[in-house]
Amino acid sequence: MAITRRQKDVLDFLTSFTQRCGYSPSYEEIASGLGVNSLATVHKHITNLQNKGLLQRAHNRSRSIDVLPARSKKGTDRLPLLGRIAAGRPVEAVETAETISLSDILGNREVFALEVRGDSMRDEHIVSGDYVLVERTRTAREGEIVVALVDGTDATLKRFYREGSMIRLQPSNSEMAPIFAPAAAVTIQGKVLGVLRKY
Amino acid sequence: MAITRRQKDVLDFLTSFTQRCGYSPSYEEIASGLGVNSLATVHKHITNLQNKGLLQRAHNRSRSIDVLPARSKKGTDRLPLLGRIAAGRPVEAVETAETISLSDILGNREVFALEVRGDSMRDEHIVSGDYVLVERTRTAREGEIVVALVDGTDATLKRFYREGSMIRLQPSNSEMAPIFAPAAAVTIQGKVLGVLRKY
DNA sequence: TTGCGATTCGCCTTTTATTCGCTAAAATGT
DNA sequence: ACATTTTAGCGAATAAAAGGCGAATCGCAA
Repeated sequence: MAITRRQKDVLDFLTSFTQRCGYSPSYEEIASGLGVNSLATVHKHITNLQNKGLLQRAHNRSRSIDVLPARSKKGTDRLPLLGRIAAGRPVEAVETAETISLSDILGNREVFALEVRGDSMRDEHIVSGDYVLVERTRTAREGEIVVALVDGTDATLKRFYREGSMIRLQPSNSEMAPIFAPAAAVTIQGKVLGVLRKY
Repeated sequence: MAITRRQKDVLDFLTSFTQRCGYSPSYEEIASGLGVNSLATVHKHITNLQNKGLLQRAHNRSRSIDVLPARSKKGTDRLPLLGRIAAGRPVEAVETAETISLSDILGNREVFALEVRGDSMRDEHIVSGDYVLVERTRTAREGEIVVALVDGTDATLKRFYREGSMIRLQPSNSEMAPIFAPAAAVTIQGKVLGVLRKY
């Protein structure tokens, strides 16, 4: 997990101290154990290790460090969900174990991606260049965003509505008109599970 | 995607060093381990191996090389990119070998996710409920979308502009005013690499 | 309320990664 | 056989992260 030499020293010290004593060391004890003279240095190490998810600690509590069992392989695809933005709080130190990954969106379904061209879903905040993540399915529920084929020729991204024997494919762009077609002429190729954008 | 003799040397060295020490070698250590005299050479090797997907590393981070277990290939996180939508062609059978995954966006950087609240980036089509994928960094370039802390209290998502000694943090919402602050009062916590949305 | 450990701050030094320009050999395509 | 691309290498300059310091401050628990 990208650990430096010194960080390993710290981690090793913590592990063996805790092993030996049954409780975790104070910062002062860590400092002398490592041969450093400043508690600030120790604190920085501990904070870094915590950010890497290798240990846990309670804020401002004595001897509250807890070395976590060496995490097995974390995939590149799983990343920590640190909190919410624009909530008015610094981002770091929000110790949550939460993570997010593509598989949270995909489940185990058969999914493919499409790069979006055009602005037909602009009001849904899906814009040109985005990737839509699409589950391959032949049916859709009212109001879902689908990839639909009309008359076997045009694949488009629209919201799906059933109106009697007709299908309405509704763009999310006030400047564009909905498509009406008989149910027989519309093939659903999949429904949108998510959106991915890359800057 | 073949591997060259020299590249295998590098990979083997990395594996055994990491095995031996519990942390990955610095470029200097790699250089002497391989008997080359230039860090640039090492850097190029590492970059090439990374491009081949045989290892990963974080940008500008010490000892962050991580040799990947030879191709486990789960498949959940990598999905086929079938083509473009709204281009007027049925989706299926396009069979480009292209794929997309989170790691295409993330590279191998240190990344975390934040759930977005509020509409300050609405005109960029980042809306409440979306997840922004953020690289932890302290600097930003002109015009990038950043997570910034103003006066150490408020974390917000804005576009970053430098104006003399001042920083302008520009929301993408015509109803909201930009924030001007002296450079010293603004801390960049990261910059946005991508967006993920889940329906 | 007081004391001790934890936290934060500003500043410095060392370590490490990245980039640039250049050369040359090997592999590859036409 | 030739042109082109990829691999391998060099040294130097730069930039960023990691490691470090002492002092001041904060917060919990006794």
